[in-house]
Amino acid sequence: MSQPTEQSPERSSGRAVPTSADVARLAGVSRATVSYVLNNTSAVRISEPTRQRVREAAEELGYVPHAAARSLRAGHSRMVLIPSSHVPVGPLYSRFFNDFQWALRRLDYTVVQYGSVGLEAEEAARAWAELRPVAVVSLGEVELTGQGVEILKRSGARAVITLGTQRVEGTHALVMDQGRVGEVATEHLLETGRRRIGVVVPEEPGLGMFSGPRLDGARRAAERAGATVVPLPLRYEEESADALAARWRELGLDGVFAYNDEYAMLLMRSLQDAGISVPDETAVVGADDLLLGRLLRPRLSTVRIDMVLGRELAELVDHAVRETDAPPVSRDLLDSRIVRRESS
Amino acid sequence: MSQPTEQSPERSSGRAVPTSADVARLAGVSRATVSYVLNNTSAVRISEPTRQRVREAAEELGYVPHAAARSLRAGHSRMVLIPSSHVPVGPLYSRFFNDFQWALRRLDYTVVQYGSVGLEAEEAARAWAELRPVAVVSLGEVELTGQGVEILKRSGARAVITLGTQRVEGTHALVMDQGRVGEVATEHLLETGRRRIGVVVPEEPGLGMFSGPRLDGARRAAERAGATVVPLPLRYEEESADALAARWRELGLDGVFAYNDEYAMLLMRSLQDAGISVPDETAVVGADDLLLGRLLRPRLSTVRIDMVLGRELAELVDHAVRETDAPPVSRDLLDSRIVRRESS
DNA sequence: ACCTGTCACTGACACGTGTCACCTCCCCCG
DNA sequence: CGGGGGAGGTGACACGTGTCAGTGACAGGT
Repeated sequence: MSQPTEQSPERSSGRAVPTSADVARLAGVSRATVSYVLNNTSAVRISEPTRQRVREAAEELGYVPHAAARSLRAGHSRMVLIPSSHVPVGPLYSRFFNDFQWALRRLDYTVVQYGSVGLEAEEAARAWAELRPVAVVSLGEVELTGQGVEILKRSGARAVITLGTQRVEGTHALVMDQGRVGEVATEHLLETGRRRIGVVVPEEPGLGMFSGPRLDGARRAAERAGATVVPLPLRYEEESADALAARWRELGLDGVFAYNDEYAMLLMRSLQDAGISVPDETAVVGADDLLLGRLLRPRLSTVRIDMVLGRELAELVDHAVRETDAPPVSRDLLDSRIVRRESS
Repeated sequence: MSQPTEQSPERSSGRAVPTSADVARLAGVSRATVSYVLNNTSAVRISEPTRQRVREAAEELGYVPHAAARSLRAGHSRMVLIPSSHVPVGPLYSRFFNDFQWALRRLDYTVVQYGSVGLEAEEAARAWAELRPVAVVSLGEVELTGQGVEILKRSGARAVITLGTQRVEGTHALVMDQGRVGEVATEHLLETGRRRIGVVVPEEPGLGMFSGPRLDGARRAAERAGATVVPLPLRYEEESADALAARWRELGLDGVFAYNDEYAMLLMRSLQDAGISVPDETAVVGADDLLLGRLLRPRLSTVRIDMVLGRELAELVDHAVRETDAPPVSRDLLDSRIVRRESS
């Protein structure tokens, strides 16, 4: 019984996908020559007329090299794998990410974002390892265990870089010290004489990675000064903010750090509608320094977060790939400082 | 002169990257058997004890299959390539994108976002083709020419789907009819009796893809009613908005569609600061229905944009891959409708 | 006439995997 | 005793590429 052959690519476009052998045939040379010409191999001398013929043949056939075959032969790739995010991140992060990607490309790496939604940590690591990337830059959304790192390194990854809130064994850890954000905001509130400080904690899933450390940072700062911190769960909805504002007076807070500018704006509106005066009765501080925060009255005070340059991080990746022996670096990515406006 | 061997992966982790041959050796079986066991090939019968031995050997070595070798052998991959964005997109789009990715993964596709920043259209298409994806879903940020599509199809791509503002020959075109957004907003303004309508056009590069069609849509709607449209270039900065507001009265506009809610909020603040009453003197309409727009006073009217479900699009991709012969679909992605609040 | 070089190119192998055709037991039936 | 057949497994090839060693032709020197 002859198995029906799987529908070949030939069928869709009239002819099969051209390989370097096809190019060689058309140009009347060997496949090796084709490879030398198309890769501009400097160690081998090929006459100009032949080069021309090969290039024309490749052009005519629409030849495109097969990346998989290439990296199989080479034994390594120049792919940098970045497990992609499922958290809706802000413009700050988005800009950083584009810079980073662009810089890596300049260094001749191929950047691949790979979605592994809904996989367990080790399972995800295995999926990434299948692609045999030369480096993995994890943004901390999928927690990477020591076990996972081991799998990746065994599969040939020269560098594993975690860009999260905590360091993982065996990786270059680039810590985003979210705690500092909460600390800076709280210190500012303390300086203006506030003593009972609320900290908004978003209820949305997936944000815990950021909000937890920010709360901890606020706690640290408050503890040093003998002040009090009260966590305030909040959903990003008007009803939730109104409900919180309704019981505001019984909480007895004179200051609040609202996770970021968006939550801060939401809460501030509800406070004002409930007759709470900002900043006289309660000071409000956000984070991220969004333009929109400057449009409110009072203008929103915020924590401005300066992220490390994408180019800098790209160079670190490159360095880590080339010098596998070098000890894992571990440095801080963020620089946070208060921007005082009118809401505090 | 012996060429120094390139630093092997063996060096970094103590031993080389294990292959299925290593697993076979350790389990005392042939490589074919390993392949059958690890892929759960149903057509071949392998005894349970052997299966166990193979699995244990694989586990012990930390074996991970080599995706490149696999797809080289198979002649095709299940990779869906999505050229990644460099435009800072909003939460609306971000959510859609995650849904889409998740749905594709459910259908057993591997989603890869591939950054090709700064490449020309055809050059980019060639770079994508190297990966031999089974489908390409272009989000329209890199314009895909007919030439580019040809390259991709010749390289084996079964489906090319463009998700942009205009259709491209040979692709399944999913048009995001941004024009409708401008049309809906303008129609609303006309209904409330406005006759001279400003349309904010962001000066930021990369947004032209959206803003152009929106302006055109506004023009269409105005023309039908014999009303006037005035384009208003604006940078997303307070100074730019203040400058625009300063010469507002000489423009003589009684309504403005501000591209999206963020620009609308920015402009509305400047108008109010300049003593222009909203909506009495000038009505303002945004787009995207951001929560923050509801916090302003007056509350911002907006165009709510409902995007097609990610799952739906994933199914279209799957269908297009399986039935290459089917004619290219071309359908509309967006559904726009006005949400009237207090600013109009 | 013979060796030595250089130029321009080619033949053949390896990378890691999936799969098809074949092979060897061993059991069972006639 | 012969042979049919299934269970369990193996050998070998192909996928497309990069690269090393080698090959023939030709020129130039002795």
